[in-house]
Amino acid sequence: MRISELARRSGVPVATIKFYLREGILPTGAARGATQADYDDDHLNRLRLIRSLAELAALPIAQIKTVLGLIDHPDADLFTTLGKAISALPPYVESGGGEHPRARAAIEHLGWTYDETFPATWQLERALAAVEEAGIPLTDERLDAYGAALHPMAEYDVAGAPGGAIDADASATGHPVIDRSAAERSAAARSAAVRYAVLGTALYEPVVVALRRLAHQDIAARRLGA
Amino acid sequence: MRISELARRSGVPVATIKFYLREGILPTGAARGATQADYDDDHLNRLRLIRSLAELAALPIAQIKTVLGLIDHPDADLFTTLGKAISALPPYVESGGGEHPRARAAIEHLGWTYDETFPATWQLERALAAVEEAGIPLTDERLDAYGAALHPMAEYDVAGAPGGAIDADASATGHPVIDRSAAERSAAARSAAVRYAVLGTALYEPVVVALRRLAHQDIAARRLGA
DNA sequence: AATATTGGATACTGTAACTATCCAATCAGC
DNA sequence: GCTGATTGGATAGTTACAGTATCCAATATT
Repeated sequence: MRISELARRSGVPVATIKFYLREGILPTGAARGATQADYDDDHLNRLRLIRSLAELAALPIAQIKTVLGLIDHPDADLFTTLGKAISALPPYVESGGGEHPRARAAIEHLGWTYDETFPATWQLERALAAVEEAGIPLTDERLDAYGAALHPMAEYDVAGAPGGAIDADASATGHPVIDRSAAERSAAARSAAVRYAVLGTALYEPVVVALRRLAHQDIAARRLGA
Repeated sequence: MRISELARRSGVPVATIKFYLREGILPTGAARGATQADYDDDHLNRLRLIRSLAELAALPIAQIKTVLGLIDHPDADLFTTLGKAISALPPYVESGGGEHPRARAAIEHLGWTYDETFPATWQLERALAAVEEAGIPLTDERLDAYGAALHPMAEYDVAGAPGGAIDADASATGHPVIDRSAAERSAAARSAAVRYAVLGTALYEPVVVALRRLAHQDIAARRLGA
């Protein structure tokens, strides 16, 4: 299809599509001549994905570029790739010098793996500092409730990954390999695993947040009487 | 304290504080003369809260104004107030005409209260459309896993509200009153309840999101071997 | 009295994400 | 083949947001 049809089918203005092409987040169509390029369904899907990441996940263009780049050209190590992807997701916080006392206490209280190089650790530290300053600090009791709810949820996410994505190419990382056959997975399959992990993180968070808000509403509605 | 001290103690530039005063999200200090105003710890806390909402919850100034306005002058009906607060939180989506098939199916599958006037319903619809388009639709099985995890979490949140916030002023809304004494709660106590509910929603979401990311990391780390 | 600071008003800056215009080279229909 | 519409590509302009910076007359402070 031509660019005008791509625009019509996606609902995105031609000028905006050109902008995305310029920014390098949408691949150019197959050139059919000096003034014609051919776009296909892949372009349409990519365009829709860009809009979802921009509007729903609220990612700036630069971070969309990073995320799509990871999907298109994943690192050998999926663990590292996921780390990079999470760095590209809001909220954007810097490490802050290496000390994350609140996050460390919380994670160790839950018995989870504490790793101060992981962006989510910094994000947790910052989030905990904020609720503390607002006068509603996270109690151990509430932390237990959250941990008990979220860990099984996360396990479900990982279990549902295509072909046990987490094990992909473990051999290349020095980590023990759980599933030997994973090391022989094709680049396409690895890309699918990265895609699942990265988009699952970026796009499922709005789902989780919306469900949590609706759970609050449900409880409030029940309390007020049906 | 004077404005320069407020700036020093909060780490926010004087010019920015003046900007917040202009925008009406930070109350002016008590005037001590034509060129002097007195700021206290309330101003300092408010300033820190503004920064948390802006940087962590990524709220635009206009929405911060809305949220703070709800805390300062809550509606009689806390249920309505919470709805307005959630409208001010990202992601910003419009109703879209009244049809929310994906959200409706999901909520009814969970047996929760479906209310198409609630912003979180529109947000869920949009989020579900996005994951669907990205090729990783929400299965009923995953929905069950999420619902089973999130509902108890939300119950914990509501139970922890100061004085059973949800029941506050139920008498004024026409809804049945669960706790009769709640109707006599003072304006200050009601404001505290709204504050807990609104900030709990806005500021705890980053905590939940960070914990979910860390749970994924924990699981990945365990799978790859300690 | 001299110097610094303040509140208040106004103007300016920088960034991000588009949006619009222009142009020469086609392409599509007649 | 001719003509008007469309395209890719480049460049420039717009809008919104969130601050920053400057000015000024009126105090505070020393």
